[in-house]
Amino acid sequence: MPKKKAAAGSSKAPRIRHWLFKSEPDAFSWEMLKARGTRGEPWDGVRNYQARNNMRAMRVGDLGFFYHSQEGKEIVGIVEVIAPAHPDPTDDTGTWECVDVKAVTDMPRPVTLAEAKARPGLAGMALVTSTRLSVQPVTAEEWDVICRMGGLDPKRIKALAKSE
DNA sequence: GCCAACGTTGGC
DNA sequence: GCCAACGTTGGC
Repeated sequence: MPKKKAAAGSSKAPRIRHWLFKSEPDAFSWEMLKARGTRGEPWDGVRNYQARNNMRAMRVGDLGFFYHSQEGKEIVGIVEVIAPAHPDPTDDTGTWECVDVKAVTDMPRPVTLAEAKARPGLAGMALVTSTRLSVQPVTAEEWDVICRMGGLDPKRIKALAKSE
């Protein structure tokens, strides 16, 4: 049977894309982002082109995971992009950019790197395959799987982000 | 603390 | 433009 075209309408609305932001909790932790409240925080200091390009591709309203590297090695929360890519205030060469993000909600149950690695469905996830990339894309499938592992209903998160 | 992976730099 | 040397990140 020939493959059906995408359902009308579903491809029209700009689709939220998903990301993962990595941070060493010693340098900038999830608790620190939460303390910033709705003002959020610029994700500055990134000095990697791939990571920068990922941030350039972000749109306001995109959602992301907040991952603690080194200490914890687990996804601890959900963030929302609140400002599109702009010059990184900590860079005076004009090369680097950052987006602004704010905390949306805790992961009720943090999802560890070990758990992600153990899931066959997540074998291709950048978190698993591109360990050193600090700002990563996350597919819709990966997003849903991780959210459920962490005790969140993916469909509820957008409402959470809006209600703040 | 070690090491693998990867990105960047600089000599040629 | 290639590639060796070096620096950084991050898992283990």
